[in-house]
Amino acid sequence: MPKTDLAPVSALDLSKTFSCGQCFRWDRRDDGAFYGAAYGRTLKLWNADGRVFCDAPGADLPFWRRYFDLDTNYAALESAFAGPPWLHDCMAYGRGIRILRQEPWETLCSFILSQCNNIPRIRAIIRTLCVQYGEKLPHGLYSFPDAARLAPLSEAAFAPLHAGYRAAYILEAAKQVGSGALDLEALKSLPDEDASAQIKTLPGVGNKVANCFLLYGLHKLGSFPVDVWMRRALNEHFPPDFDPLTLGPGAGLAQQYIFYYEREHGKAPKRENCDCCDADQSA
DNA sequence: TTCCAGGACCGGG
DNA sequence: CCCGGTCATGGA
Repeated sequence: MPKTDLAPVSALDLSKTFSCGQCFRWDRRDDGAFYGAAYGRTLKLWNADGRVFCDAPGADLPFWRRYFDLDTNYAALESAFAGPPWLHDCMAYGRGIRILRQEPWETLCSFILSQCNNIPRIRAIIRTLCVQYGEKLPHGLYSFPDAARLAPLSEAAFAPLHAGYRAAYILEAAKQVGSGALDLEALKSLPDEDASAQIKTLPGVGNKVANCFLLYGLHKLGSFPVDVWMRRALNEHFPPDFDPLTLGPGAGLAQQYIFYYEREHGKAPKRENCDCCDADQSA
């Protein structure tokens, strides 16, 4: 098994990156390493000597460096953050998070499923979906089933997923994306407002899901999803008329720092654990 | 039993 | 534009 140096842990914090709410399919296993899949490839990651190592062959390194967004200058984005000192506490706490360049279709489905749902259950639904309809990959992993694979399924076939009313949303999205009527890749080249308007024509995709799709699926870092956690944070720490767009082209990164900080500290309703979230990750 | 979860949608005011 | 009810599911 190859051992390839991917990045310093100061630039890529695996625990934070995988548990900050942007993705649902990376797991930390009993051996202490993280496992996941994207674009048909799998990866095992672990920390050693202040570095992040992975089992990818050297030839795949450019792919994974891009997936982990290692060539984007976050310090430059952060320099435009104008907000209360509390925002800088969030930044300091969350530094090491990278905004992943996830598969657009997987991201769209994941955040359609996320609505009015909790993170452990979202993860469970997605896991079942991949085991049922994805392709088998190394490390006991599965790919996320593509739209054409899901499009012909019936709602009855979705029943075992316990996705509830969201199943119909997924099926309709699968039909439109699978048939080519809606080209997710093409949305990358559109202005944020146009890409957002396009994706919101899908049933079950409103403002919040659209923003998550733009940020995590299209890597449009100016997108600023506001959910119940973000709403609480904005109400408590920002002026009432605060406009997130004033945070600049990295507003979505600021959002991620805030969301992560709130979920780790905010004892608002309650705390919950998922298998990627336990924080005692020793280098 | 009631409330909540990374909401969306539809109706009425 | 904003408001309340509803949608399906499971954990606390």
